[in-house]
Amino acid sequence: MAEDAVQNGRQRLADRVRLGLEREIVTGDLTPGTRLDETRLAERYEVSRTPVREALMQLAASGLIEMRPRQGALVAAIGTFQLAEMFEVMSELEALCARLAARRMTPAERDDLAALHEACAPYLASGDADAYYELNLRFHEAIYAGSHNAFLEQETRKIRLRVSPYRRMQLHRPGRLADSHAEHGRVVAAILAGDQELAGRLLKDHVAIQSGTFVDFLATVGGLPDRRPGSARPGRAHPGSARPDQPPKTRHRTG
Amino acid sequence: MAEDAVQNGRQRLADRVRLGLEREIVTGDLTPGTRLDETRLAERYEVSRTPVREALMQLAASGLIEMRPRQGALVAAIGTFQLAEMFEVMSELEALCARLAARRMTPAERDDLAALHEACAPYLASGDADAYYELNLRFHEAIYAGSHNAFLEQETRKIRLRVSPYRRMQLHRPGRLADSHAEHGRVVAAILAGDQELAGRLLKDHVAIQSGTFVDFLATVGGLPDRRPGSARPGRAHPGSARPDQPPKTRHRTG
DNA sequence: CCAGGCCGCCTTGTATACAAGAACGGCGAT
DNA sequence: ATCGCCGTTCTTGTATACAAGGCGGCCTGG
Repeated sequence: MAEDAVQNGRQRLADRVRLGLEREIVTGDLTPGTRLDETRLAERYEVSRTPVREALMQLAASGLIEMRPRQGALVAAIGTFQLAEMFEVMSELEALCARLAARRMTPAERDDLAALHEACAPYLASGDADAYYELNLRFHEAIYAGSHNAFLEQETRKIRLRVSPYRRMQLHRPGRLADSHAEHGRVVAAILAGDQELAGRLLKDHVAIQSGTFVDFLATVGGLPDRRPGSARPGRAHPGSARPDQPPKTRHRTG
Repeated sequence: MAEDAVQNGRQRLADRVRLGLEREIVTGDLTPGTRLDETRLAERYEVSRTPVREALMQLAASGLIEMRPRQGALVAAIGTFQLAEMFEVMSELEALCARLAARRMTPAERDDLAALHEACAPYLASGDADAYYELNLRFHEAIYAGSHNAFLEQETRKIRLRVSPYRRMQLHRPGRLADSHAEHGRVVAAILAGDQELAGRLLKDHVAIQSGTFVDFLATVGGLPDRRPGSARPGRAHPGSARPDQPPKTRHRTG
């Protein structure tokens, strides 16, 4: 996915390190919880610690890693509750994208979206989850772009990037691919028809379903520690219970 | 000059610089477009360039400043279209907060919210816009917290922080304070009544109205350049038109 | 007089050296 | 033998030195 940045030898070292780490985290080469030692990273990327630190801070800002003062950086390990929280927001943002796309997409964009959806079908049949994953990503991004709101597009992408390390695990559940594709189909139809509300609702449910299967999966696998993000921000999170009292209301399929 | 952060000798220098700059930007001491020279900032804060660079990068990640490679950092100047885009997202996130708050707030939180709302009244009468601004902020944050979704709360706050340099300008419009307070009142009522949809819709409109007056204001004042954020992210934004074809659909007051 | 190119300064980007806090292991005391 | 204290060592945080690129001014040519 990053071959688009290859040709550019003129980029800052810090960016090269950041992109490299980002890729390693998203693809799962670096699993959540892994400690990131500045010196070793510097050796690995053949640069000094300065650009490494720069990259780490940017990744921390994007939420992919977590930096504890005087204790170094870890690949962010997101707890199940926090993941549920993120999906709650993401489903809403994606729904907004869909609503806006339904009313703002150009005819060309609508054609592209439909084409993208249909291009998924072969991999569905062959059960090639990784290839489907790739196209699925492009499908969702096409909807983001279709919102014609660059800020929204960026924010939504950031959140998707942030949960992607976990997303990967979940794709291989039997039957999920077909369901996902069918859900996409309904979303496409609604967008093409210009039905904002329907498109929004369908996409929201689509994301929420993934959330449900996710949380199920993580919980059964043994779950992740449910620590609060509590990053550098001094602005206190509210004191009391931070969990959603009603996790995704969409009924999700059981494992 | 930074006497507010003196007492705490135990925090990292970079954090001190970041907080200081954040404050200066949000309060308007540093206006959008101002160039931020690393060396001078280092002198001003009496630290070396290293923590300054760290702070700048974090601010860039949060969107408050913009870093152009090899050309230094500027306080982010947000164009009118981009601002409209941000409000489009913000209104949706705040609406989500309100919906969730309506169904998740504890009785104590509901009481606090109502109290906060009523505490605004005196400043309304006296026309003290700055004091009202402060309480207004706390009012909105109470709703964020009431969503019981820490991630949502954080994201919404980040966006609010990011637009706050512009927000300040808009408060002094005559009559706006009273309107704002009345809108808050309806939101509180809906939340206390547990009416999710109504609370969401009301808060969304409330934010959208501000968006409208904002964009009007900026446009008349002479407008800001409409440059694309185009930050460090290499992931290309979609190629074509990025502007909302229908700026906030809520009809906003003229003047 | 104006335009274009060249040169030098100033800024950012990177590397390295130094200081200070935290984890870990060893040693002693109970 | 186990627990706690202390020192070592490794890591991060900060400062400074060095390199490279952009911008502005100046000079020269038309």
